[in-house]
Amino acid sequence: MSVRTRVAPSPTGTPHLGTAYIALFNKAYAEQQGGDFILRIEDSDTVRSSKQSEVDILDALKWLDLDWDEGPDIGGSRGPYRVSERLTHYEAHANELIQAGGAFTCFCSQERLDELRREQQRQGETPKYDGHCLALSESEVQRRIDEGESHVVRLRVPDSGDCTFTDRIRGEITIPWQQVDMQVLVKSDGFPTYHLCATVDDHLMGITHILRGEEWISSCPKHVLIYDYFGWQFQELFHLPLLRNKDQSKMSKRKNPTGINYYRDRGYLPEALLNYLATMGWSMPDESEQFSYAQLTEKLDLTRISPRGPVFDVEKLDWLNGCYIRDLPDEELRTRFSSWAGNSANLEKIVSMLKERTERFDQVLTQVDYLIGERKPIDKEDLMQPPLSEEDVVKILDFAARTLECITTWRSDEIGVALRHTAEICDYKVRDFVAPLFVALSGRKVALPLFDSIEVLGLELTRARLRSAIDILGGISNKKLKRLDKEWTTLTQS
RNA sequence: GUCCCCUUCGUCUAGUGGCCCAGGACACUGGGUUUUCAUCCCAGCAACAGGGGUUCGACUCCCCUAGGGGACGCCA
Repeated sequence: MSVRTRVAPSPTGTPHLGTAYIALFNKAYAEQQGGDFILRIEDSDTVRSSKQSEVDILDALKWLDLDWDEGPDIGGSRGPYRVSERLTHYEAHANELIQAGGAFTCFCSQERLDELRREQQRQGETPKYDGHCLALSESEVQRRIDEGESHVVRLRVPDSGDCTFTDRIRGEITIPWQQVDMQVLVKSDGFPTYHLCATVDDHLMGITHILRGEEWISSCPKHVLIYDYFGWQFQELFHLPLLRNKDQSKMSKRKNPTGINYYRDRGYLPEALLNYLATMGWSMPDESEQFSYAQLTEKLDLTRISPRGPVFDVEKLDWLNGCYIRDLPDEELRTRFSSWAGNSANLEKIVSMLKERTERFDQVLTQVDYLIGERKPIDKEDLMQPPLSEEDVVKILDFAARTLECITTWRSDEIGVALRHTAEICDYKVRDFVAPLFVALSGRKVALPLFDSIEVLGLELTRARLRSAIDILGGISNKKLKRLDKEWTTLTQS
């Protein structure tokens, strides 16, 4: 049987490095085995999914040259490749599951479930569905559905015994059924949850090997159950380790730039980034550090992947990227560099910012240094301008980051409105509020207009610079962070 | 809290019972090449979490402890 692998990102936000990491191994393995690599869009969360996000993910993966054999944009024999376009499949399978006794209809209200969860947590128990609707008769279920009562479909889970499955990287894993919740499979809006659509689609699409993040291990029993009810053949399972922050926690945007586009915009070469990702949990048999995608597919052995979560170390990525740059022939480097510099969507914006304050072209570079390159190291003195205390400045930098986090349309005017609003609710003069931001972002006290600069820099880079400014002031302790969290919540809710 | 996973230099890793008083790479330190810087070259620093077993022999196998991580949503 021909190998088929897949990556199934959900289009909720900016393309994530983790997606690239998982996609890389899936694609490399499929290619090595002469199989196919499939891209499926998991847009089952109707609230958070967006078309834009899907487009961004496809673009980001293409930039990395991680293209697919079947996918939403190019189709394929087992399509469609968006969850939202496969609803009839899930409905049919959910019904079949109910008929077979593998699932049941549940009418419990959100309030009842919240209360139940609170109570269980108070008792120190693992929050779990209590089986309230399990005993409903078929006729009652039908009656309530006919009456239009809101309902979901839940997975029926054995109440004793263990579930054992094999992860090909870790070996046999056993989880007690007691520990497994009666997961919602179909939401009240009729959309499937991940557990239903992933299992049904993986089967229907003929997926043979599942390579995904480690965070899925604990939901495997649910998937095993569904496969068993249908009598389907389970895939080979490989749970790749989670990429980590420096402090070993799961890589998160708060502590690290996690967006693929951030790395593209910083001028990393896609092949270098891919190479680096490939060294996370994997090593070439000859221990070489620099290797191409082709070499990876030749040598890849999934069972040699380390289960231990690797820290994403930008310094080593920088070194590797430097190696790739040095290896490029001059002519190609020139092409690549100018396409990086010139194709920047921001060029237009930068030019218009400069127009008013430039008399000669040779004045341009000194003004835009921090927009197109690294900013100067921050002088702590510059950051601390009267009348603000150090505590004020840290708070401003942190709250500015939080504000930007919430911006829906990344445009200077929106950014300005939001930041001014934050200044106001915190009771700072806009002038005072904005001063440390200039320094944090540009490394200088005088810079081009702030809101425009932020638009050009983008969220991730802005966040990274704000964070590094905070670090210069000694960082934020956990205790302090909690206090800021609280203050932020109070301010933004009123 | 419950369950699951993980544990070799600061970081990425090699190591599948003797080849290991543990090898490579990044970072760091020192030296050399270079008009400067970078590159490049050389050298140095630095780890088997702890405790019990099993074995003639354990980084490698088993158990316990500790630490880290993940999951516990009508998110994926």
